[in-house]
Amino acid sequence: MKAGPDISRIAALVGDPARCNMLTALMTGRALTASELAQEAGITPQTASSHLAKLEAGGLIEPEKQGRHRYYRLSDPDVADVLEGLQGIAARAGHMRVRTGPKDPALRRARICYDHLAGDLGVQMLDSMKRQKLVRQSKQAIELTGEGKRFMAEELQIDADALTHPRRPVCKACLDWSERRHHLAGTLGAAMMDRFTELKWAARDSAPGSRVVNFSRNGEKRFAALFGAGD
Amino acid sequence: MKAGPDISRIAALVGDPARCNMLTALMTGRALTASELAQEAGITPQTASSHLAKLEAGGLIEPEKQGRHRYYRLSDPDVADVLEGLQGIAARAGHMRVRTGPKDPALRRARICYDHLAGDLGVQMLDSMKRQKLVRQSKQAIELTGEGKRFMAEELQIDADALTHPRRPVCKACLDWSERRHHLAGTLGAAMMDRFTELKWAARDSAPGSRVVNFSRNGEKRFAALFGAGD
DNA sequence: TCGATGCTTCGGCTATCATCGAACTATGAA
DNA sequence: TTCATAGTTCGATGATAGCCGAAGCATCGA
Repeated sequence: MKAGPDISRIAALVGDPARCNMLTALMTGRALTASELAQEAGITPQTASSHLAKLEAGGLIEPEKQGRHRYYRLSDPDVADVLEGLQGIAARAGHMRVRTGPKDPALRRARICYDHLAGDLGVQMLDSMKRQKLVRQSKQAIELTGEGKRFMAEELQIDADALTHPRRPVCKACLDWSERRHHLAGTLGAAMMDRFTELKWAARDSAPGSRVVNFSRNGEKRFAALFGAGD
Repeated sequence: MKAGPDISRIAALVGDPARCNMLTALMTGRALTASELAQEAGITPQTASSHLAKLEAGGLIEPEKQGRHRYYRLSDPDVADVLEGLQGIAARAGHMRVRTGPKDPALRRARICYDHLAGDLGVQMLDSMKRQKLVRQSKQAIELTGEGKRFMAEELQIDADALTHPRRPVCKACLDWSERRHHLAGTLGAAMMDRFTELKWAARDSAPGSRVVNFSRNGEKRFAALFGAGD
């Protein structure tokens, strides 16, 4: 009997590993499509659809239809707060995921956060960009400067003006799990990661579902020349 | 395969209704025995034992052996914070327990919080006691004054000195779910509720498991005379 | 109009897990 | 010692719910 908000239903939603993976994937604040979330959780689209419907009914996520895609985002910052609180409890209880194994250091160094660079190198890159005044950060928003546009065009052949998108900012600060600091997200972050891949500076790990990004020896050197810690 | 704390296991622990009932029962901060928690959750002691073992393994609760009893308490205030956060989400999503039905107003007005009075009348009682200087509240702690002892003896035939208990404070502030303010817990709170029942001022609702407390017409008058809003 | 893609619905399979009866251990009281 | 109470362990049962294959809508591009 008891009265009060029904916690257990909400908690049960988070309690399923597949749904939990989806939610943590959404913790960056970005909206993801149903297919992307399915891949993130490692399940088929049918199953994902069922899960997403439940999460939506539970008020944890909100859909937004965009053409034939369905973007989902966390319905409220409070949801992210609770997830973070759960992370804290789980971490204190020593319940880390065990399966990551030997790749964990690599994951900390450089990994994909949906479509852009995260981890140690991702944080380092954004720091360097701010030092070089390629971007200006005020609060949560990040803005590309005129010098930044020139830099992108000259050094990386990226046309910043072509990166505007109806539903996504060009630059966005994204909180890094392992570093607890920001790295660069948004269409620019994605475009830069694309360019790194095209130039064969870096490549996503071949293991299916892995988020690890491996830099080549040459790639690491070129990357350091542009975004080195000392510069 | 992602790294990071394993949220879903923790959330799954909260996701079971029986376990969730136990946890919310512990949110008052008091330690309860395994049997009490079993009753609170409406399950048999065997099932409760299994649940409690899981909650302990998950680091959500901590046991303390005391004679042949096993007292459980939340292992950390953070746990209570997360539970409260979940309540907020659940409440916003409109997922209140439905079964309470027409009794909900009654539940708001007066109910049992384990063994003492909660709800509107419970909050009103503590307020009045403070106004009459029967108790002194500093931070979380509440202390019975000399005048309070006299009042208890004269008006309610309660010997305050006999209420000391090894594991439980005489007076304790307990946060009220419906009122978001404190009501009186502790052995004094329990003793007062017992007296109200003996005097037939109030009685627990006959429905099994109900927390509603019904005041008689006379009881309400006598209660108001002692702890009325104007006094 | 015709495919291709993103997503959902339906049906059946399976595994997980909450539940309880019964039996067992441990503490306290007479 | 003997009994009562608190709590646990074990085994069997049953229901819930996650999962995927197949088929069905809806939207976009040509």
